[in-house]
Amino acid sequence: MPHVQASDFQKILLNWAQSQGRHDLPWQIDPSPYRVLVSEIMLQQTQVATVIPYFERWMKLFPTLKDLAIASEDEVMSLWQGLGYYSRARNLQKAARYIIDDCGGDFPSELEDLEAIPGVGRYTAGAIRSFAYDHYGPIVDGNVRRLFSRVFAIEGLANQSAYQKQLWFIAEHLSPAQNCRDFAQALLDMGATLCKAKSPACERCPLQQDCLAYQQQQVALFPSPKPKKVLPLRHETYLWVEQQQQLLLVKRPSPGIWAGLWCLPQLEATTVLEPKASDLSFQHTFSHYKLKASVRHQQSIPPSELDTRWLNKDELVNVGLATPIRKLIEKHWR
DNA sequence: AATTCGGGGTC
DNA sequence: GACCCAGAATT
Repeated sequence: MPHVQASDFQKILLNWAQSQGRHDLPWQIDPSPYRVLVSEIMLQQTQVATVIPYFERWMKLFPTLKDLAIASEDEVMSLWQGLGYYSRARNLQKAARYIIDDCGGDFPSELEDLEAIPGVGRYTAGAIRSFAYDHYGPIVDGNVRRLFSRVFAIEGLANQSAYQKQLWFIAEHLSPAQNCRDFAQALLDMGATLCKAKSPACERCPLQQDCLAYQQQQVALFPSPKPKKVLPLRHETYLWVEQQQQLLLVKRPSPGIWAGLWCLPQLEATTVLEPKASDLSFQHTFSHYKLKASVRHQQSIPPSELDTRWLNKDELVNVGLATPIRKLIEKHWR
């Protein structure tokens, strides 16, 4: 059990957030279930400053759940281009169609029903409950994990279930039945602006006297640093096939990296080519491997099961392109 | 329980 | 470079 009374914890956070919290984020204006859903999906593993322009563009093109449901996949993916974790975009459109087709257009409001939405897990379900409905909705994300692990001196790695279980137990215990929206926002704001991963601002923290890690002068030891591993290196070969001002692109299959995005055709991994002076190349680092790629000029490609399209330069803006591929094209086309 | 999904911000 | 970010789905 936490060593701080839930009511005291709530008062401290709500009081702090009133004067020090964030109140002008785009998704805090008219926090409808749809707007909260979109923002929360975009914010998964993605920083607030990165999301803001994507969120604004998205709401302009897809103002309602229905607009999203009837959009084309290319429209959706092109708006998500550059944001990463592209299954989020495909799941978000699935979510819109699911709510319209299977929920009769009524946006779910119970935690269990929210978690049944494609792309919505335990955190996002709690966030939608809190932010859209202002109902009880515990949340544990990276901010909350850091805050709780310090205040309550909980050791563990993010991917360990026993550790997660403790964090969720505390979240459920501390989350109020009133002021749910403000409390959830306060948790995130505390984690994002005070209880930061690096150089936390303990001197300004209203929980300083209650924080076990601070009392033990071990704030820097929480949460436990995850063991670093060397990213494996992969070599891939892509093909540059150009005819009459048009470039041949293929749609990346799902599952897999860049699924749903358009990309240069990729050579089979088993095929090995001798390097040529005319080859282009690029490097790219993903979260779990490092890519060294070469790009070979060719006249044609062998038949493929994948969707293929010839695009001229003007049409490139209308589709989702893998970011390093887009950069390569912009750099080398003409 | 461990992996697979991205890409940019930041130091 | 290394680390981090309003995690979820899959294996």
